[in-house]
Amino acid sequence: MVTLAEVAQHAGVSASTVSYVLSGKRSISATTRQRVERSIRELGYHPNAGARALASSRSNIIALMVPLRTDMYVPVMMEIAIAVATTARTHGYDVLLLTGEEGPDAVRRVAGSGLADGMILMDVELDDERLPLLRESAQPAVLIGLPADTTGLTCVDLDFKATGALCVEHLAGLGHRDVAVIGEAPAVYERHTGFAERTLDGLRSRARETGLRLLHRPCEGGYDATAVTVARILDERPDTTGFVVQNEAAVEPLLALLRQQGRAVPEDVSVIAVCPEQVAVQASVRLTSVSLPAQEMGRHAVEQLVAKLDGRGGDEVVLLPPELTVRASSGPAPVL
Amino acid sequence: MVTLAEVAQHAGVSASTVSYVLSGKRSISATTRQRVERSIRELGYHPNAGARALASSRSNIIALMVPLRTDMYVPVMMEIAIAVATTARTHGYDVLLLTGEEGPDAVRRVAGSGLADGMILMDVELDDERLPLLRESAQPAVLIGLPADTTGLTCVDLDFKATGALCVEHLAGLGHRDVAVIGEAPAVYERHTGFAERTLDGLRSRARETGLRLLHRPCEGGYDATAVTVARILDERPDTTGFVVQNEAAVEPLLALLRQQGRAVPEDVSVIAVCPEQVAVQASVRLTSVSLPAQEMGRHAVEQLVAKLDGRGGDEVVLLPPELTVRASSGPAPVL
DNA sequence: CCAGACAGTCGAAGCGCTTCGACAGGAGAG
DNA sequence: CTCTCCTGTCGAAGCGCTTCGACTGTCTGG
Repeated sequence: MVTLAEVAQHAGVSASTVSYVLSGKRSISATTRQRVERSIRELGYHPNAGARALASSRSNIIALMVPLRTDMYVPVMMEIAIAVATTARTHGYDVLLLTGEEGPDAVRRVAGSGLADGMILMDVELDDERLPLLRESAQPAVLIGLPADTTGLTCVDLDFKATGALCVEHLAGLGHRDVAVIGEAPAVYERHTGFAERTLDGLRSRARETGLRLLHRPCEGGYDATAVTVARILDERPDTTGFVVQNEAAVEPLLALLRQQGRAVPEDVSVIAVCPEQVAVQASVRLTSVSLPAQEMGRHAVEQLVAKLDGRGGDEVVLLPPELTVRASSGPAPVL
Repeated sequence: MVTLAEVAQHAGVSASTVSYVLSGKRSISATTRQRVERSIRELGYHPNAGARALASSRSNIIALMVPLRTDMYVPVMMEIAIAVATTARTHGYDVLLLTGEEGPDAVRRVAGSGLADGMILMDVELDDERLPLLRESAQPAVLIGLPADTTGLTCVDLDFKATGALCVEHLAGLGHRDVAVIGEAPAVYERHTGFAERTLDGLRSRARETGLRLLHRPCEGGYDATAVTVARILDERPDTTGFVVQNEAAVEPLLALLRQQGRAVPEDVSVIAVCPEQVAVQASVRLTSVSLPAQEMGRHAVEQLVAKLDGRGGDEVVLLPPELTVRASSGPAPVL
């Protein structure tokens, strides 16, 4: 292992000079800098992370807490995680992967040990048990998701309320009057994960404004459960001509069912999904959808956190505006 | 921040004693231990990770390199990653998430800086560019996947060759004579990711032994691509009564196409998938499948690595035996 | 009853880096 | 031409922990 001291000796300067070359915290003459940089290259020097962390009390590590339970669609989590890792690297940070298993203890452990400089929490619940700890430990953190009380917290999320409104607007604009919402699994609502409820909120309030009739049903997803849900919906509201789906596992089953019943999409029935773009594009009918901007969320979260760590920027709630992409699954309501 | 010294003072012992209580590397009397533990609790002491890493040259961190490009089915990666993180914690390690983006440089960086004690590489290609570096840096590592040359390396993977053989055996046993294989995207084969080729190898050699006719076609996945692939297959081999699918994105399209053509599963056509259990169970027909033991792979990888770090166990290639679960998509070949 | 072994504790020396204050020398101002 | 102010560099003091050797008693066996 090559050390700072060896580099210094090789370059004929003091250790502190090498350190300053590396950090740029003091001005160094061009010639000295070059000599040092050359020595670094020749010796293949890599600063020791532990020593650095100890001396500077900065680990250059960001902790990312991903939920263990994964009601949330897994590829989205992964996409966020990758975006976080990639963005973090561009700012000189590495990412520590924490699973939800440890729960709040992980927050304590990471904050206490100085393992990470800050953390990003995914899948935050409305009343998340990690939040009090976070507030009291003064650990710089960014949440992906929106808890009930955001005071003193920095959050990034899709504006799900606007998303709901956008879906209703689109369908209302096409003349639909009866719309059904196939939602996430009941457990998601019971856990108060927020995003599902916020979407519903947006759907409902805009439906009220536009006079659109809305029927919401949670759904486990998968073929059997979706079949039951759709049957109930059509039984209760036979005139339903529009579906909003917020559940990746119900998308394909729904399309299969409609096909099976001879209801053409989009001629007889329009379908809008709130899902990752990939799901919308790869479905058997290319779906009109509001996509989940996973990458953007990850990127934003890191940038907010880095800003905090640099002493810039404070607590802020960033809600990304939803974008609805019209594809082949939505069209004018059929004339009855 | 509470330090070791403060705990020592509070407990009325020396710093080294506290350290030994924590590490258990020397015997400590029960009374002293209790006094120290009490102080630790009362003061809310957490050892500083950086200082520990510096003094002991052990970071208690495992680096996990996940590929950026994700031909491999994403949920599987995530499942492995979570299993790695969870298992690592039970051994006292945290997990650093590295994306493939940095490529081989990441190996250099991590090995050089002492950031991690060892690493786990996912999605290893047959001739992976990270391997030479790994070998020369003497960085303890475990691969998930099987490169062409495994000398000096520890690997964990599903036995894909046996998997292929198992699929053929099952279909041959049911009397099928003409079987088509819908494979991964062409890019996967071109990249020589190994697992696809090894499966094919197993399929082919067992097919030869049992006199079964095998037709293999790569497939991009998605509805359109799968439709083309299936049409070609049936055109070329109209008597095909069995499908082996190794491509999550082709599973549902294939089932939809068969349904559409009036071919009943499993009465007219049998389908076996090589995919995560979840995909097999949630498909529109419950699929007979060989599942990808993601969790087990993650767990194994960590345990191998921890063993290495503890100086136990050496280089080893662990191939997990495949298990075929019969569900509703396979049955006796139709009598012509 | 004493030598040797051993359990239990302490002090001190680092681990490799950052950072603060000090200082030499040159430039600019008066 | 002197005084001040930078710029560029160095030395030394830690950061909080681990670990080695040393020391003190207490046992045990001969």
